[in-house]
Parts: sequence; C-alpha cells; structure tokens
Amino acid sequence: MEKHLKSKVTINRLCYKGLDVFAQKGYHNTNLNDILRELCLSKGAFYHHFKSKEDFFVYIVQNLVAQKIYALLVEPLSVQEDPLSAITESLDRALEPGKSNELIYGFMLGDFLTELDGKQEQVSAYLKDILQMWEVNMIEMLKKGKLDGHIARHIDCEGVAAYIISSYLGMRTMMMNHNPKQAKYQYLQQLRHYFNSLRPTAVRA
Amino acid sequence: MEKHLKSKVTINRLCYKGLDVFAQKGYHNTNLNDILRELCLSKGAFYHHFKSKEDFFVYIVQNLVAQKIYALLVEPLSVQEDPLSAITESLDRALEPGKSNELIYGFMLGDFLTELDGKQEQVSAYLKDILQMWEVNMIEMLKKGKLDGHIARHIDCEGVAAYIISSYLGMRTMMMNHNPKQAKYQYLQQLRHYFNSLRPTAVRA
DNA sequence: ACTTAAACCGACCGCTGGGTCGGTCAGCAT
DNA sequence: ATGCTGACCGACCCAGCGGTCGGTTTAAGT
Repeated sequence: MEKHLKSKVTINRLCYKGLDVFAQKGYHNTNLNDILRELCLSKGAFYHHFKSKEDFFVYIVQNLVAQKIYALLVEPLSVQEDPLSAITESLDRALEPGKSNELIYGFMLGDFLTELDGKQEQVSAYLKDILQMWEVNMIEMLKKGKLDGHIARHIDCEGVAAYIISSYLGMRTMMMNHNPKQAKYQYLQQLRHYFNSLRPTAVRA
Repeated sequence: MEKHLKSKVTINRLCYKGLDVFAQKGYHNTNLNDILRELCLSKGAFYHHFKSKEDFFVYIVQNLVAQKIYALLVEPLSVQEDPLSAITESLDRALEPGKSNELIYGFMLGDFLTELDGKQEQVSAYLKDILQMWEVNMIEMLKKGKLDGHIARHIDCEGVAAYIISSYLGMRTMMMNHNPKQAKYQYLQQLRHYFNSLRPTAVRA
C-alpha cells in the first residue's frame, strides 16, 4: 500500500477506536495503551501521528464529533419550514439506536464538557464551540419560525433553545436507569407537549 | 478536647472540603494531597478515618449529598397541593445562588454519574439511588396532582418526571457558557411554559 | 541497487497520586 | 507511674500512564 494511504488508514483507525473508548470511559479514564493494544499499534506509531493525548482528542472532536453533530442536529434544522417540527424530527433521528457501535454523538459533548470543565480549558473551548454552533443555529431557526407564525410572539427563543439542549444533554444521565427505547419515546412525547405551549394559541394542537 | 469529638471534627472537615473539591474538579481529577494540604492534615490522618478514596467519596455522597437533595428537592414537593407549583418553587430555590461556598447539589449527581458510569459501579449505584429517590417522589406527587385536577388526565407522569430531571441536570452543562442568573430565569420561564401544557385545558393559564 | 524518509516498534523515563507503615504524642484507665 | 489506645504524622512504596528516543522495517524516488 502507498505510504500516504497507510498513514491515513492508521490515523483513521486510531481516531475511531479513540472516539469509541473516550465516549465509553471519558477522557481521563482512557489510556493510550489500551487503545494501542486493541489496534496492535505501538506507542511510537501513536506519537508519530499525534503530538499528545490532548492533541489526539481535539483532532477527534473536530473531525468526527463536530461533523456528526452538524449533520445530525444542525443541518436538518433548515430543511423544514416549521422549526419545532424540524427539531423534533432531528432529535428523533439522533436518538434512534442505530447499529451497535453507533454512538450518540450529541451526548458526548455534555459528558466531556462536564469532565473537562475547569481543567483543560483548551479542549473544553472546542467542545463549547460545537455546542454553541448548535445553539445559535437553533435560535436562528426559532426566530425565523416566529416570523412565519409557527411560534407565539412572546416566546424567548434563546431560552427555548437553551431549554431544549439542556433537556437533551440531561437525558443521557437519566437514560442510564431506563430502557432507552422507552426513554426516547417519553422524551419526545414531553418535548411535543412543551412545543405545543410555544405555538400561537390559534394553531395549538 | 475529647478524643471522640476531635475525630468527628476532623472527619467533618475532610468531608466538607472533599465535597467542595469533588464538586469542582470531579472524582478522578481530585487528589487527596490537595485536600490534605489545604486542611493541614496528613495522609495518615486520612487513612486513619477512611479506608480509601472511594470509601471517602461514598461517605460524602451518602451523608451530605443525599440529605441535601432530600431537603432541597424531595421534601418540598409534598408541602404544597399543586405539584407543578411545588416543583417550580423547589427548583427555583435550589438554583438560587447562595453564599459563595454553597454548592448546587442537584447538579453534582449528574456530573458524577456521567464521570463514573461504566467504571466504579459501586459508587454510581449510590448516585443512581439518590436520583431515583427524587424521581419516584416526583412521580408520586404528579399522580396525586392528576387526581386533584392540577394535571391533565392524559399526561404520562413518569415521562414528565424524567423530562423535568433531565432538563435540570442538563442545564448545568449549558450554564457554563451563560450568565447563571439569566440562565436560571430562562430555565424557569421555559419550565412554566412546559407546565402550562400539562394542565387541564380549562385551567390553563 | 542504493538512498532516503516515513511508518512503526518497544524499551525506557519520570511524574503523579493512591496507599502503606513504623513511629510520635496526647489523653485516659488502672 | 504505667500501659494502652486512638489520632495523627510523613517518609516511603509502587503501579499506572503520558511521553521519549534510538533503532528497524518498508515503500518510494532515482
């Protein structure tokens, strides 16, 4: 195989495995040796491609997590006219339990932020950026929805976006005690109730 | 001072400082040496009273966190007839930024659960218990409120409780990027919107 | 074929931090 | 006085893990 390609393949293997392990065990609890052993790679291979564990993590966040969040939670917001429906559907899709290895990307942001806040300011800045990207896009869409008559005029779009994201991030912690499928169903149900309270009274379902 | 009393004092100092540091830096990021140095105590003193770091943490969770959660978030639910008002007020009070050292106890549960899940099953079991105590009490009160006509009959109380707690836990992550006072205000505002959607239509504000 | 450099190996380093252990000292009982 | 016990000290131990570095293999250029 070409060297260039081989390098790419190795980096990819490292990143996907890294994402997997980081998501499962958190940043501090994850050690490189475990990842390397599972991939049959050496310390040298790792430090040939990345200059530190932190660098590695940031690379993963920017290249895998950010893109997934965007594709799953940001981009779908603008394809529909009614922002509340768009949000509901995007979350529905994001919560769909895919193949076994599929990760629920949105959640990880919250987890990592919780773990790295305070310490590791560099890293958490990147995480915050991603969350904020989601938030500002949602606010934008909500405001647009207000103009189009999908949302009552007195509603505070910033507050709504923060509330939606909060509940989404928090659900992870709750889901650990419950059946995921049921939790998803319940969550979306309550989200719909909440959304109904945001609509102009004449349109309320 | 009597020996017995002196021991209690030391344990108390350790626990309160420990709670403080754990809440700020998380479990893994907290090291005993820092705590000990700040209290001018030695390793020996610590391991005379606690058999491990984990033991120490569990002791704190069971003795300080659980009680505070109960007093702040569980007990107040039953003093009022309308559960939705009771919940709003308890969260309002829980989110009130008290004295500088006051901790927002509810949040920590979510943080620790997020950090310790997977690994450290013993510990996270205790944390889950506390969360569940909150949840089942809330469900109970919601069901009672339904009978009393404060909540619409078709509402799924389990789902509502999970949704409330989720949003509460998740708000911590969001609040890190925002002004806490404004975040609290926005949060309660949206909570009220949501609650309005749960009331019987005739009573809806 | 020879050179070069990237990809990779794995032994090693050093720090961090949980945990140990022998010792000291104060207070209390006999 | 004597002995005992519980509170506490702090030097030390050691495992884990991030990071280093000299060496080896392999693919590509000439």
